[in-house]
Amino acid sequence: MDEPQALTALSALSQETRLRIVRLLVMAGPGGMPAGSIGDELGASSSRLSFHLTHLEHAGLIQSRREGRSIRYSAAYEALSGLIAFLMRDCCQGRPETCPPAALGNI
Amino acid sequence: MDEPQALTALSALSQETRLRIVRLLVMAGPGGMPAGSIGDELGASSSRLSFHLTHLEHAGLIQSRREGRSIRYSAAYEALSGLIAFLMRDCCQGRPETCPPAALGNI
DNA sequence: CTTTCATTTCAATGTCTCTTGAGATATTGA
DNA sequence: TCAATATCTCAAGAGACATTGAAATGAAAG
Repeated sequence: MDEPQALTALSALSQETRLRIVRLLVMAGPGGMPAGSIGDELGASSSRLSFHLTHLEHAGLIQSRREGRSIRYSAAYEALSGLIAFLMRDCCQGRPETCPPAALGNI
Repeated sequence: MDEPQALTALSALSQETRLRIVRLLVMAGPGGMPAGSIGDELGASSSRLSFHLTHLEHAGLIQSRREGRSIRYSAAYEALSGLIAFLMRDCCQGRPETCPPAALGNI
């Protein structure tokens, strides 16, 4: 993950509906959920939901596959962990003894 | 960290200058950096830098303390790890056997 | 106390983003 | 094929955000 990718991912996540979609899919696990179920859960109109799902997929945070009539979306776990790694990269210039996040141990 | 806090933090991070500031401070370690040095490093004007530093501080991602003539900023590591924990909370409904991020092990 | 340095405030401008509603597209089953 | 279901596309309007440059504030040093 490089800076432009991280910015795209963070922009995508910094919106209420999209953050809820991603968290829903993270909780759902690798199997994901059909678009319709996501919309029901979030109370979003079909066009609004489609707009945000497309946005998230372009950002690489989710992926989709057609399944019969509906389309099933799932979290892109590697992109999420890549984003997290990017945020903490080179933390404290590699000196773990003065590195608070390592000491906190709750990442 | 709750959803409104996470949204505030993600919005703050989803901007090039602010993401660079945070990464610079994460790399700098707990000691942080004076505002002027951050501006020099990023090539940002004083008003632009001040705008983004204020934004980040309001979002809880950085903190400041006066030091002589200048103001020293440092990363709020707890807020960052809290944000990361929020993103991955309840991952895969707590079933680690089907949990890709746990398997990837690179968070 | 005055000068100097560091940072902040302010208003104006241009740009980007979200939502809405109507219509289009694709897939399945009768 | 026809109808039903599920999702996507599009354009327009309202709102939010980043940048700029000039001026103002605040703290510290001489």
